[in-house]
Amino acid sequence: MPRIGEARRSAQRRRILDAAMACFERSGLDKASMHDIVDESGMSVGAIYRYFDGKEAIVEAVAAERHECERALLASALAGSPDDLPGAARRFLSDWFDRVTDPDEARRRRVTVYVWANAQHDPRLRRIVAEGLAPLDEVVRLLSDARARGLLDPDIDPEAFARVLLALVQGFLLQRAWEPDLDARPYRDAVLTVVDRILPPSTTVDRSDARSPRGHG
Amino acid sequence: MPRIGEARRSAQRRRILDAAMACFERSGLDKASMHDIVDESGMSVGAIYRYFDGKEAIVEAVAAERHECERALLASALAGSPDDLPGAARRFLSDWFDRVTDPDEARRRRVTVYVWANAQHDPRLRRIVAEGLAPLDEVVRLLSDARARGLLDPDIDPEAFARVLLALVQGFLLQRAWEPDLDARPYRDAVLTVVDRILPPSTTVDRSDARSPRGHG
Amino acid sequence: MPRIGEARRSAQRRRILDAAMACFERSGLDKASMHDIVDESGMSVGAIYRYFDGKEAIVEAVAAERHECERALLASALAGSPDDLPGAARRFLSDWFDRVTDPDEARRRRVTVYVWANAQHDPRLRRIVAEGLAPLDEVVRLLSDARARGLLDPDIDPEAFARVLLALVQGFLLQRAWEPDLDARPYRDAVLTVVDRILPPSTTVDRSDARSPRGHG
Amino acid sequence: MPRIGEARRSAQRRRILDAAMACFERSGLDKASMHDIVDESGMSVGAIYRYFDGKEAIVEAVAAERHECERALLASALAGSPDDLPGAARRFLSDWFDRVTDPDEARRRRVTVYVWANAQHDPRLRRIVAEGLAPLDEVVRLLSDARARGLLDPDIDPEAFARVLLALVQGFLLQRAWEPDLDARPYRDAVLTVVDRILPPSTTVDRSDARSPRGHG
DNA sequence: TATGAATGAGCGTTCATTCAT
DNA sequence: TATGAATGAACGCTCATTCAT
Repeated sequence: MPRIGEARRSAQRRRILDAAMACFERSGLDKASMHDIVDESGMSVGAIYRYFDGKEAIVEAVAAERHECERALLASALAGSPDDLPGAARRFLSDWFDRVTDPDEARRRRVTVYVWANAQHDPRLRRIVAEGLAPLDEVVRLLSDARARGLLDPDIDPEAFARVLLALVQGFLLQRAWEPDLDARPYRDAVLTVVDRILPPSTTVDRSDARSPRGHG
Repeated sequence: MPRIGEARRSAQRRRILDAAMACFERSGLDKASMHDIVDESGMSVGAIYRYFDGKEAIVEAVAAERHECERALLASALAGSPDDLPGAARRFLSDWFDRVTDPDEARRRRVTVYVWANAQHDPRLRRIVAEGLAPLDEVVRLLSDARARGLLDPDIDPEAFARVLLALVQGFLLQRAWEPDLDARPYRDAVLTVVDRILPPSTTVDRSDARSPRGHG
Repeated sequence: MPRIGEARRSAQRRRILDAAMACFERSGLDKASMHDIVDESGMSVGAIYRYFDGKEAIVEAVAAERHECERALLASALAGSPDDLPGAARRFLSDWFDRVTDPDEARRRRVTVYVWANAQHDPRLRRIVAEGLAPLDEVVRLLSDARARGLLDPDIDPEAFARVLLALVQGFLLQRAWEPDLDARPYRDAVLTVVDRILPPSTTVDRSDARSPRGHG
Repeated sequence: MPRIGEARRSAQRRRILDAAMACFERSGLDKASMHDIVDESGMSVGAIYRYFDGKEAIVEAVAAERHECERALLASALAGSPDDLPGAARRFLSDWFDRVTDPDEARRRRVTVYVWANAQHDPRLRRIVAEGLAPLDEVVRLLSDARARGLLDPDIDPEAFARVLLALVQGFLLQRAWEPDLDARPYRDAVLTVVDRILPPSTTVDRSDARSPRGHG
């Protein structure tokens, strides 16, 4: 007997996490109370504690799930074409903006902002955020490779540029958090333009293109 | 009638706001308690309520002060040379990174992240954040002017690019919030490179520069 | 109609009571939870409620069992030699200390102390404790007989002295509850000395005996 | 300014401890809730926490106070006449039974029994109980001295006899806890008889005295 | 003005018990 | 019979706020 209800267990956790997401989105991680989650989920207080050790555990599960999703998106985009970095970057960003524009997904991203804030003082959340950022290392590696192969301006620091890309993504979520109706398309196009200017489309590698980045710093 | 009282009033508010900043930075807006602020300020509970209506009012005052500072920094940078947009941008960013690298300022910026998060559900904070973002309109205007004068690639949407710049700044604060030892310089250089590629140094407007922006969007 | 069920029923109750004893000993009657008992017994919550009406019923069963054991010990000691009271007393006390020194029994006695405490406010436990004290009446009767027969100092109040004997036994359990490594032997010898001085060894009433209470145990 | 209200602080703590005593006496340490104490004291929840860190702290304070009282009683009795051990013992026991017979004091002693029980699993209470037992060492010392001076039967182990005396006192409190109307006098007389038989009245040290414990009480 | 004792609603959590399976 | 998920009242405690001094 596989403990009748492995599926049920999973469904109940889902119910709780969905309710928690809704409450967190509405009030923030700290102002949402367990009672709010109880009401939202339609379950009883005790039932919640059968599936999670407490509020902290729910927050962590929500945070982990958020970042797991992000990570998966990035990983799958990278998986595609290891050789064509600019193409992969464009594809990832396009996919990401599409995904993130979905209304449900947009609501979920608001919770991410609360997680970002609390990760500042909560070591467990910080760890979860750090793990969510891990795929960035892969981006750094790819950029380093590209630079080594002469496909990227040697003035560009791979790690710093990876952080720039991350910032472009984070900043969008932040800005849209305050303006839910923000149109993603112009922003996405601007980001793609930036990427093009730094990572010129790979096929047309003519020399003249590498020159301009004059002395900054 | 307040006679010498006005100066004192102001000094007391300062003391409270400084204490509140320290507490918020340590624990976040929600987890810091009024009593924490009382202890940190060395004042009494009652005294604090004489200067602020309550915790919300303190949070708002802290938030407003944070964004006022940001706004001032941007305004002064823009004031310098309205004609030389790329130069102004470079100067603003250089100043901003210098300023933000100061350890005290860095600690203060952590509070900004909490404000960003809570602005999602707190309309008063949202308004304060929105006001802090107001100078962006000026940036948009300058970019539009530059584009009208042919100094900026017509493919670049001024508002979107302003948001991109904002994202680069926000993302840095976020990333450093989780990694206080993050070295600002490579990131700043990468940002300056991005700016250079989009807003080519104004004086040397040679034709070759206009080429690369290949069909995105 | 229960067929083989009766034996099983009894075995299941045993399992529960043993688990409860272990939990009570560890945490006290109030701090041990039903779930602790469930875990300790390896049974399910529902199963336990099939055999006992609830936690109170388990506490009462444990208490009753504790006192039943005490009562049996005293009864058997008294059964031996109704005429030789001092001898019976010495034998009972020796047996009792031997028994109570057994590590398992010592652990069980700790639960008795919790029962003593809760008997103060729980009428059911009070009744159980009172019943456990019933054999004392028999002791009182024997002492009264002895006094009537001139074998006991007329100044000695039989009931009070029975209570003194009880106190000597209770006090030992109490003191050892806080110092599990307390050596029972010196205490037992002191108690036997006290008994000797009050109930001088009956048959050989020669003078020499009254002074040196040698070799008991 | 000595923090206006050192006296008030003390009075408030008293109020809380008295209320707690009443609740503990009625329901036991575990079954009495903070809310019960709040109601009994007529104070508010928050007020209680201004004076005590929590329920545990109140239990400890009550326990410490109980044992401090016990200790003081024993200490003062011992202080009297260091040379006349039997006299001191008689006097202490008489005083103690008088004191303990007072209805208020009797009610308070019921709480002691709860403390004894919980000291089995609560290290803090165990420590408090152990400290309450410290004066016993003084008794052991006095008995050893007496034995060394030939005033005590060499067969009597001082420590064991001290424990016997303690047991007589503990047993009385226990028995009366279940039978509040128990008459202390016969018990006290029986105890004094036991003491007389072990510690013969010192001054008239004629041999005959050691044998026939005449006329006590 | 300034103090800090007091308030009490509300928090996160536990746990004895029930009952559908 | 036996299971263990579910219940929800009650627990110990926190904290923004008030107000007598």
